[in-house]
Amino acid sequence: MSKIRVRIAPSPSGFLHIGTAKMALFNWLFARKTGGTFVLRLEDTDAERSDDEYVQAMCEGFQWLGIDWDEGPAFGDEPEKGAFGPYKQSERRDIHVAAAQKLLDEGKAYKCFLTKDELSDIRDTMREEKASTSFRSPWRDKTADDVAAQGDASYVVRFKVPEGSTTVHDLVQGDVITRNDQTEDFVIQKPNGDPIFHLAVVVDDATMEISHVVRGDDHLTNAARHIMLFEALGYPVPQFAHLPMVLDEGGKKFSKRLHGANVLDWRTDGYLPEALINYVALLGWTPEEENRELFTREELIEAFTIERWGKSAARFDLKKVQWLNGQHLRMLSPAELRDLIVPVLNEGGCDTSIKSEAWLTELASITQEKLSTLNDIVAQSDFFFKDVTEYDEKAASKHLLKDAGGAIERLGMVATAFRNVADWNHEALHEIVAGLVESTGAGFGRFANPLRLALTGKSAGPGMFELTELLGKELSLERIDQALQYLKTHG
RNA sequence: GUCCCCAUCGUCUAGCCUGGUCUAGGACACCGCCCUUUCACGGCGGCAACAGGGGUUCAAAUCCCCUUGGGGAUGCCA
Repeated sequence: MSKIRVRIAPSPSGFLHIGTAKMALFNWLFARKTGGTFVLRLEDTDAERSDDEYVQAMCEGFQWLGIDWDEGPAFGDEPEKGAFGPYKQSERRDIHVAAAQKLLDEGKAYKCFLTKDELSDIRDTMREEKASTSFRSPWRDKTADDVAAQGDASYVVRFKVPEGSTTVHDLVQGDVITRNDQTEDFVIQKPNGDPIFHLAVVVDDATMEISHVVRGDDHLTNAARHIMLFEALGYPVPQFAHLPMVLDEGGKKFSKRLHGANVLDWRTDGYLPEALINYVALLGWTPEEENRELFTREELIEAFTIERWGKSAARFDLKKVQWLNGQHLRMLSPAELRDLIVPVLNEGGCDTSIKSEAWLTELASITQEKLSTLNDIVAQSDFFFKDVTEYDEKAASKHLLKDAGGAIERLGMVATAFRNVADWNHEALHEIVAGLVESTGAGFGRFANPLRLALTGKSAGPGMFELTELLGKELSLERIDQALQYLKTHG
């Protein structure tokens, strides 16, 4: 087999859909693994639905995921690249028209003058009669004179489906055989001369020398038509692989309207592209190495094998992506994590400009294992940036108000001890509280819980003393005082 | 209607091709315990599946057929 060339051919009619992303990912991984070429081609022949904005949005999705293309159309500042252009289907119209003409000239296609009404009448009748074969136009066998007699009446060009049967040798689905009389004489060219999808894909895949057509299994039945077209046009037939589509959590087709259908939704929700890619790869591919699920982008490329592609549709499971995202978050260095959480914090109303880089790195370090998504950072650390204005109600009644006297006493002891500490670090602070626990005989929680509430207003968060250290002496003491005041007025 | 594809724990899956090693393995979720100042992380344990029915065979999750369920195609959309 010659060089592997694969492609993703989305129609830019919206954002980058999660299903399209899966197909792109599998093509991309396959290309990267084998040293092949990954081509991006925009199938924008349906002019009414295409829009330049969509092209932009779609490419942004690919970029975020880190799926880069070796050949493809111009995008943003990047010029078109590759020797098989143009990469926008709309700019390849002449090639498609020539192919249609060739089929017409060779008698492998014909002009059909049926009106839409006539057509739907024929279809209705066929369905009523439970016909077991597909539609053949009466124009299939008309003479040149009959055609000429139509003058300049409007017509479409239909492919003359040959006798026999067609076998799709599918890398995923196996051999799929269909009788040709099940395939209707499909239209390949509209009355205005525009090519129909089937013609365009085949011509483009052939002229771009695509070796493996890897796409969604909604195209499995179309593959038979495409093979007939490849053969009629005298092109070599590429390898096919039809991958199952991505279903939503209810097991239905992933609707465009659903949150998460847009790949970039995951970015706004605080997910790492590595995690999303890792998860999507697992939706239809199993690693050789058993019981392994966590992969970086590079490891994915390394481990990816076409032999392990699955053939049944998979549902998207939010809980599992979340878990995987947490795992990927934990693989980051504190500095890497810091750079990712800073913009999230700023957006969440926490002004990071008042903190040093070292401080922010430390914050990343102590919150790292608490995060499931980047967005969690705000709830985990907003008290570092904002005043504590209220206490978590449930926790406050349990740890503060239930025994206000005791809480006042213990917080007071902590405050006094903290005030005198020379070296403000979490080890020293921990020792101080441990000492108080020992001397008073009260449980650790009797000190720690009120303290956490005083400092953060919340019942959960980063490690107690790590956060105290990071909060700083002055602020910590201030907040303990504030809690004391609160206890005196509410207790 | 016709044609095509799919079918193992709630979910993603291993095993199926090359029947016996499967009292069906892993992961997420869930439950319990441990660790622990909290939450989380981590560790340990538990719950939980071969869609149903016929065959073939000494033996079937694995092979064949039917049924059921899900998905797709059947467009002058892609």
